[in-house]
Parts: sequence; structure tokens; C-alpha cells
Amino acid sequence: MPGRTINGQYNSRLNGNTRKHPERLCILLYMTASSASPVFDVRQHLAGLLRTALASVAPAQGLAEIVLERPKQASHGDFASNLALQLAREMKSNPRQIAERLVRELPPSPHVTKAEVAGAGFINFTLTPAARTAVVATVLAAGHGFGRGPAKNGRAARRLQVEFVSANPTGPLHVGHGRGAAFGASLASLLAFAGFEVTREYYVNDAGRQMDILAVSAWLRYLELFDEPVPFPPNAYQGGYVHEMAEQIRQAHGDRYVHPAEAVLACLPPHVEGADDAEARLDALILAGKDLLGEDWAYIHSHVLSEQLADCRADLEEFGVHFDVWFSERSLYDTGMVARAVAALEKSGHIYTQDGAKWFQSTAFGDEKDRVVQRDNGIYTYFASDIAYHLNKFERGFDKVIDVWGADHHGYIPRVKGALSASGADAGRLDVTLVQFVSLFRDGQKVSMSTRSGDYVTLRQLREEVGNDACRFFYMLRKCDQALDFDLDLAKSQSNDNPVYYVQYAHARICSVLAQWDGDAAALAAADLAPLQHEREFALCARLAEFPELIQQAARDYAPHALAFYLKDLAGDFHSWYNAERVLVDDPALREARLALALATRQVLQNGLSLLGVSQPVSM
RNA sequence: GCGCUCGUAGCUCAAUGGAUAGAGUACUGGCCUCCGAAGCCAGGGGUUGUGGGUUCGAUCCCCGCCGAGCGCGCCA
Repeated sequence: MPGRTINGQYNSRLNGNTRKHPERLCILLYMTASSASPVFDVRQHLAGLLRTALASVAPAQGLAEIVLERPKQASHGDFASNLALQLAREMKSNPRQIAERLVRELPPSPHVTKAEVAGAGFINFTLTPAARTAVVATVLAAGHGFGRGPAKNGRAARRLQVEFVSANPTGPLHVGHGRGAAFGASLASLLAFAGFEVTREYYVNDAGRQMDILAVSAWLRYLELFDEPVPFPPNAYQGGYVHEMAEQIRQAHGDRYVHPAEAVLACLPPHVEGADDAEARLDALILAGKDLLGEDWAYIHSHVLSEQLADCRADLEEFGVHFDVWFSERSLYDTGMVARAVAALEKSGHIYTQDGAKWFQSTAFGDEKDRVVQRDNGIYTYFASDIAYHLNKFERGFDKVIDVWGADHHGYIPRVKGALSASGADAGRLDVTLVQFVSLFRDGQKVSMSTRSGDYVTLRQLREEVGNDACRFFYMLRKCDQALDFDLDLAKSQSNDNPVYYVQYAHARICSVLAQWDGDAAALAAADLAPLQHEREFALCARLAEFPELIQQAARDYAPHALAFYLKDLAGDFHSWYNAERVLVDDPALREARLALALATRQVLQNGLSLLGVSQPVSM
């Protein structure tokens, strides 16, 4: 069983130390990025040259940061700086002239062959061949640690929490959950690789009405098995898995939970048309179940919960998505945290009573309207437990708490942040990332999706059709705030065209070459790289060197999709080179240099794919 | 109506405020006696929905309009 457990439950509450100064994530990343390459940082070297030149050209100008970017076009060199363009405004001078003066004042460097002014005033640097290929040795020395963010330096790493999926355990996970799972898992891996201590958490909504509805749904199906049919409400859970649960209960306990249908029906209010009536009728059925079953209701309830949770968990495990903590909503009630959280807000004057209900004054924090935390019947709303849950997260000492939510929850953000602020917490420590919807298309038609009706394609079905690797990679092929149209027929019938195979194929090809060479791969780390001279070889090296920067940038932006796109580009650079130049040539020096480049490429492919939860096959 | 997320090649999607807006797919034409052709090379394809504004420079930032999805409950 993955995940730490406590009290024989799946819940785990950590008693972490509290850390008080939540600096912004991006600042930390900026600080660490400069030390990402332990051997030699070309970017820093060039920045130093520019700073020297700047000091003599414009001593008065102090720029906080010198930007060096990798040009898209090879003809623009290996690095470009827009320093002159930035200075133009303050110096009120022609950017090209500034750039030319800067270039004249650049100190000589053993790594730079050319520094020239281009375009509107860019300064383009071209590196020596040795500087361009040095990354190969760096990759081979670092191995699977290449690209990893800096280690702890003796100090505690920044602690982050990523909470994702958190689907109600009321039915199988669907393809929308799958997107949240793939995104959250990749994001968490990415952040961990970038140098953070990451906790992956699933919030289990095991309290509340939805679970009761699932329990009563299973019970009604169970009664049907004993010829005690109660008309099945249209707003109860319709899925086939509910029948299976009923059958399981019958096999385990026989007729123990059977009550006459008449007895159940007697508890119901007279039937009236209307949606409100349907909900009231469902609630009455739940009450009937609780009354008739007494203590046994708890069994049904916990049975359907544990069955559903186990199913979700197994599904996610097979998908390569793992959690450190499964946090129980119910535990927040059992330990009194919900009541305490609401009481604290009440004491600080952020809660008022109206119409018998308790309202949180979220309008004071930018929300559209105030929100109920406790209903007139005394039952807390989901919002109340969510306040307690987020306060609990903060108490556990995370420097940053990242929630991955479905886009339909976006209206929820202001009230949660407002409640945190009202509770004296720093709402800036909470980042909410919204994942847009997935629409499925089958036979050219949009598949209607409704959890309640049970009419939806499950994540498990999708994985079986498309495969885990293609599934994980496909989900990462668009940024999370972009709606995704998932054509099932296309994903299935044209799976060979899926980009994941393109990337995996590059990996398999390299494995094949290394196998044919049949030499000592470890020795390649010391290979002389001077024979690497073709443009495609330099381009591939530049792509490899980009990997650590990309990790930091993608982590800063919570953008694991950038990693998928990078891997596509990397595979493309490799295939181009591989098709143009032969690796296993007769010349031993050239052969070893190219083998080293191939091996370094394979290493980065492995590092990247494993972060996305995609396998790296030796052959396909 | 109000709010949030968006609008980029025929289609699916990229692009820390930077240079001629890029890939894949589809289409056209080439490349296997040669390390894996699930690959490579070349080509056509665009007023970045639209109109303004800020800037040396806008797909990106600000405002209006048009269009799409989602949200607006004492549900979760």
C-alpha cells in the first residue's frame, strides 16, 4: 500500500515544523538557476563579459539582470543578449550604436569565437567548438542527475505540496481525472527534480452527501437482487459498478441488509414533479436507509467507500501516479478541526449568522458574495472543511501549497484564499492551478459525460485503448489551461503517429547502436569531443545543454508540458543528426565522440521521459 | 447579466515583451546493397478573432467589441 497510514485509515497527518517566510517561488528558482551547472556555466561567463563591457560603456547604468537567451536561428549564434535594447531607453541612444560600443569593450574570452551586433541591436555570441560540445561530458558525468536542481547545501530544501486528482470516491476515475492525474504527477516529479522537497497528496472526500448517495445507490441495487425493488432515483449513481458493489455485499453478507421495499417506500414523501423534489426524495431515501439499517448503514457506507478508493488507487498506480498522503476529509471533523476553524473565524468577526446559517464574509476579500459555512440544519458545508484542510496544510509547514483543480472550480478560489487571509494565514502560499476540461470524441461525436448517470469513458478504458505511455504523453501535449479535445478513434487507430513513439524511438535507436558497438559505455565519459564538428552535432549539443534551464523554467511556471515539447525537439535533433551522420565509423576517435554524443542524448531522454512517467524502451 | 479561462497554418497545438510567429498532422516531391524508414530532406501554406492603447519592439501587457468553454446553491 502506497502512502503513509494512520489510525488504520488511509489518512496521514504530518506534524511538520512551521516555516514562516514564504518567499516567492520564482525568486528562489532564479537564485538557484545560476548554479545549475557545476562544471562551467557559459551563460554566467558571457554575462560577466557583458557586465565588464557595460561598466566601461555606461558606468552609471545598473542593470539588475543580464538576459542571455538561446536564439531560435542557428545563424544568430549560440547566445544572444538584448542588453543594448534595454539600455536604449534610459540612455536615449540608438541601440545598435550602444551594442557596437559594448562589443568593442568586451574582454577577450577563450570560449567565444565571435560577438557581433545584429538586428535591432542584439549581441550574438558564437562559442568555440569545445565550449559547444562540453555539455556531452557534463551529461555523462552527471548521469541521471543531469538537469537536477541544486542539492540542499546543508539547509533544508524548500518544501512543496502538490494536491491533485482528489476525485470523490463515488465512481471510477474518468478521462478528466486522468488529465489532472497526469498533470499533477508530472508537475510533482518536475518540482522534485528541480530541487524541491515535494509531497504528493490526494484529498479524499469521504464525508458528506455524495458518499451517502453512493451508499444508498448500492443498497437499492442490493435490494433489487432480493426482489425488493424500490424505484431507482434518476439522480442516484447509475453506473454498472454500483451493481457490482451490491453483488459483492450479497456474496459477503447474504440477506443481512434486506428490508421490504414497502418499508423503504413508506419513508418517502409523496411524489411531486420537479428537480427540488428529486433531491428531497434522494435525501429521504438516505434517511430511510439509515433508519432501517441502523448500525449496518455504516458498514454499507464504509464498504462502498473503501471499494471505490481502492479502485481509484489501483487505477492511478497502474497509470504511474503515486501519492505520499491520502488525506481524509472526515478526519477533519473527527479531530474537531472544522469546528475550530469556523470558531476562530467567528471569533475574529469574519462570520455572521443569517437565516439560521453561518456565513463567511468573503466579499471582504474580493469574492462576489458571502458564503455559507454551516447550514441552518447545523451541517457544515464542503467549504468549511476545505478551510480547515488548507489551514492544516499550512500548519504542516509547506512553503508552497499547490492545488490542482478542475476548471469548473475556479469560482472557488477567492473564497478559499479569503478564508485563509481571514484566518491570519498568508494566502500567497497557496497556488491554484486549473486544469481545463477534456472532451471525448468517438465516431466524430462528442461523448456526453455525467458522473451521476454513469455515462462516461473511464481512465481505465482510455489506458487500455491507448496505452499508458501514449496516454501520459498525450495529456502533456497541451498546457493545462487549454481545453483538450480527445479523439478516441484517432488516439487508437493512429497510435503509431503519437509523438510519444517518436521520442521513444530515438531512445531505442541509440540503444541499438550501443549494442552493436558492444564497447564499454562508461569509458565514453572521457571521450575526446573535438571530432564533433557538424552543425547538426552542435545543434544537438545545444539542445542537451538547454535541459537544466528548461527544468527550472518549467518548474517555475508549473508547466510540465514544456518538458514534453522539449523531448520532441530533442528527439527531432537526434533523428536529423542520426540520419545525416554515421555513428559507427572506422575512425576510432570520431566513432567514440559520436557514441558519447548518442549516449548523452539517451541519458537526457531517460531523465525527461521518466519525469513524465513514460517508459524508455530498449527496443520497440 | 457578472466573473474566470481562452481564441495562433485546413486540423491538433507551441512560442521568459524580442530578430523572418514555430512543430506535428494533412497535401506535394525526393531518401533504405548503408548503425532500426515508428526515421530523414525539400516545398506550399498566417493581417496571431477584431478595433484601439502602452513600448525602440506586442501572440504575450491594458481597454472595447465578436465568438467558445466553465462558474455564479444553505451541492461537492
